[in-house]
Amino acid sequence: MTPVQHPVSKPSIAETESTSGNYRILLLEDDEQLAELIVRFLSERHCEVTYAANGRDFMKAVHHKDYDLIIADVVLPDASGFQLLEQFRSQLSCPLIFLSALSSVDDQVTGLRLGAHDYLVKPVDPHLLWAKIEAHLRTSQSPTPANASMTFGPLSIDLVSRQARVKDKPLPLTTNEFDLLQIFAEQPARLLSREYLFRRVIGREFDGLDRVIDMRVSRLRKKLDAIPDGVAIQSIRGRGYSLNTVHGTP
Amino acid sequence: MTPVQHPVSKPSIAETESTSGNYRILLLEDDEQLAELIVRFLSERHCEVTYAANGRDFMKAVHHKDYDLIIADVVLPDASGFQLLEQFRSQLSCPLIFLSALSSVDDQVTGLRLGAHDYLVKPVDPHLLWAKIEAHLRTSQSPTPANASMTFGPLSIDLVSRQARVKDKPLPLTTNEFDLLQIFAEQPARLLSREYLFRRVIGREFDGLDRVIDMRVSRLRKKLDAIPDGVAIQSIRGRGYSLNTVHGTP
DNA sequence: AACATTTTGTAACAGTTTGTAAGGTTTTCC
DNA sequence: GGAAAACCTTACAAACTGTTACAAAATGTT
Repeated sequence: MTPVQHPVSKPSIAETESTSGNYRILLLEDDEQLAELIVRFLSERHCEVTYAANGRDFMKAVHHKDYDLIIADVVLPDASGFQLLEQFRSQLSCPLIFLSALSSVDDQVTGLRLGAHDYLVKPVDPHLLWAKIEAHLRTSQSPTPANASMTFGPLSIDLVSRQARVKDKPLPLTTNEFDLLQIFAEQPARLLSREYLFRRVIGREFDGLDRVIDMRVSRLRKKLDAIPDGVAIQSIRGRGYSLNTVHGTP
Repeated sequence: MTPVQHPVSKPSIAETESTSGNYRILLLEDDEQLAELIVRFLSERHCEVTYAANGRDFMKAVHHKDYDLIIADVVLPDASGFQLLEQFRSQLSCPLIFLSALSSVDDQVTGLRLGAHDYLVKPVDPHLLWAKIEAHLRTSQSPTPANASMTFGPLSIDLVSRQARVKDKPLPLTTNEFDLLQIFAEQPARLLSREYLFRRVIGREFDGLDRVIDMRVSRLRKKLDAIPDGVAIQSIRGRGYSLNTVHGTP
């Protein structure tokens, strides 16, 4: 896939790789070949990978610094991954994924019950491994949603405090109005069909008769139109609505 | 694109099972036999399982109430699980696990990239499924571990002395008020439904009529509002309440 | 044990928000 | 121009929420 960069050789202790990446990952794996493969793969994805080949190095590494995620083999020369997790569980604040050739349901259940966040059976496709890693980082990194606010022209929306502003002036909205505006702001200047809005707002399929969306748009529109040079909801006959910035009077 | 008209078969809407269990799980699965199996299995483990057989029922169920976890099939009669996740991702605050016969790496990666927390390939051992469910509930349910104190903006709470402070000034609270504030502080800036609060505070299922939570919120709110630039409980009509920091008037 | 104080739940009332219905208004198409 | 379709808005009832008032329960004190 990619040319072999640097031989990882035989790292006696945890050694840090990669370009001071986005995530710090600790890899516990005694199979050197596999480890090298994983280290290279993750480094390419801008991860700072620390590699430990046995339980002793693993302990040192864990004590030495914090990680965003740990990938751990179960069968090791000097210890069991299960034991290690049991021992360090209380000290770990990041997700741990087991990566093992032990494929029985019992082993998997054991690993998960011990507190592991996932259990992958070797051999694992690198892309799947990466998707799993991203999934776990995603959930552990963002206790509060990252996209806590969004803006579109003079409109800004804070999803946390649920406050909308137009030209930095607070725009008091009811719950439903805010929800609707948020949906528009997610895909601004884009046509959103009544069917789509109905599904998002009401939560079931549009029956073709209900006027709820019309009504909500009307009410939201009234408030938006009250502020000049802000944003406005445009209706496209037979298609739906779209949120646009208002052309300043030319 | 256009809604597929599907002859409404049997369970018109989500049906609730089990003994008002510990966790509320939403199961989206069109294979009735498998679904029944899973429902029974989870019910035995004291889960309150809601079952949806198609996308339509799923949408209803998601809008109807909150869940602790969602298990979703990918291939459905009237929709794709991938589509549904894409559509509801922003509205879901709980983990979602795909459970599908589609076993290719591409499918798994797609599901995870869409935001799923896990992807299990059918057939899956029930015990493994349960271990996975527990693992995901474990990580999502305890955003705040057993810390003896917690802070959120100008608010700090000491669980040991049971004293709350706003901007370092002691805030005298009654027992119930403190308990409620603690629950809010565990998941600050996040919507907490009346159902959830009722369960946490009163300890049984919300009947839809009781106003106790309103009352307690009202009383706690009165004390919180007395301190400027502190924190405030915001109400989101039809959804619940959330604790937020107060924007000092800029 | 009896009283005072605090805390909490229920009921009732008031204000706000939302859905449905019905009638207007604009646009499209003969 | 006129009719039909699509859309907007007013009106009103129903639903939801906040708060006050008061009684019951819990707690503390003498």
